[in-house]
Amino acid sequence: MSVKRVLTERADAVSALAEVFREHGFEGASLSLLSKATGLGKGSLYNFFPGGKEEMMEAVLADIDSWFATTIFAPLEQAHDPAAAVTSMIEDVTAYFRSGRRVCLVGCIGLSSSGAAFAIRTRSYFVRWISALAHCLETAGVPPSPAERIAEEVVSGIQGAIVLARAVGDEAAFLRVIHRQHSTLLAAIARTPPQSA
Amino acid sequence: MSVKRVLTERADAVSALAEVFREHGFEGASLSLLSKATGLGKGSLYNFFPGGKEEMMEAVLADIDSWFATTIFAPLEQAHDPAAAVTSMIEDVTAYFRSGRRVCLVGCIGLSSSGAAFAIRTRSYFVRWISALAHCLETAGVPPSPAERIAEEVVSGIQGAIVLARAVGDEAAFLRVIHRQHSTLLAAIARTPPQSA
DNA sequence: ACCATCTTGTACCGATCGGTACAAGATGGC
DNA sequence: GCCATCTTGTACCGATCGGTACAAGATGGT
Repeated sequence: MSVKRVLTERADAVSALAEVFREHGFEGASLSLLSKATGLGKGSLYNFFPGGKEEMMEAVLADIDSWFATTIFAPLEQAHDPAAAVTSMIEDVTAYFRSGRRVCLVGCIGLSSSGAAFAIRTRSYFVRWISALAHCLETAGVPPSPAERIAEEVVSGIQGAIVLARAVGDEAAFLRVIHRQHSTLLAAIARTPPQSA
Repeated sequence: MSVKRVLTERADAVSALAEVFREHGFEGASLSLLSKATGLGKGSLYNFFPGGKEEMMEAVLADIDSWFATTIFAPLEQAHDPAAAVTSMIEDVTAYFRSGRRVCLVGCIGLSSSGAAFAIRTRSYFVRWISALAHCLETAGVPPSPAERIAEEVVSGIQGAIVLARAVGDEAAFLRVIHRQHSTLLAAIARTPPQSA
């Protein structure tokens, strides 16, 4: 049956859609842009996403969510080696955001009023990221209170690094700020005595 | 002559325009929204801003630029008491961004592709902010290299705090992150010996 | 080969987009 | 009061918006 094909092609389109939403925002992403980027006509687009732009964005956000869940959040939540886990998070995030050239869609839509429709999703994205990172720090022996605070600061700092890097057009700025966040995390981990034998 | 009136009313409109651009972005800010927000018809709008939306945005950015220049940048650049200067910056910024409820327009337009037309302005906004803050730290005796790094981190951190606070819909998150930035600045200042008598 | 299903391009919808034209209405110097 | 200037609302422009309708074209089970 063609169920498989539907899902496959839909999934293929999602990443192209994501890039358009990233670059132009929800309101700025016109159907003609979305159509051009995916190589699909309006007919196909509305066949895959009967709900129109909103459903496309929803699919994109779900895709992002699942990528982060498996690549970023889960490793943090189940970290055996916290230092390695945060280092790997930093590397993955740097690659994902292309050193700040690529915008964080979740952060972006939270900024504009059109993002109100996706508030639950954007909220849970950040809440889960912060709590996963905090949990990782706690695994390393950092007390809950500073762990939560540091995690919040780092996730916030990553978003800031993207804004700054885009605004000044300088990837190096992103890398410098992210490096500081990395150091903050490692310092917090190192400052606590290893809790194992 | 009516030159005075023109400038006065134009200036009045700018703040209303700014709020629309903030909330909807450049592409999402339609002329009807801008007209409604300012209380001016299309005729008046194009009388004041013959260049259309682009000129409106340019005027808004110029307005923001001058506000930051006098309220934020200048005090940092001429600080006699660095600790007081950074504290006052934090307070002004917190009030300006309404504890994260209000978005940073300069940061926002840097994120979307429509902001390319204003790249020079967004770039200089951040560059000057960072260098003013770095200069203030140097005045306090912080060596240039860490001063620049800390300044960059703090300005970036403020942007991140806005993104985070908007996304999770929690002003407290903004205040917590900003408080950390404040502490970072004060710690850097306190760590260096006072260079006066 | 046949047919039901899925997929796609095209034409089209009303609404709204950013922007222009312009005439009527305020304003202020004289 | 008069007239030049400035200001403003309204009507209108072509283009594009998001979205729908639908017929022609794959596709695949049987």
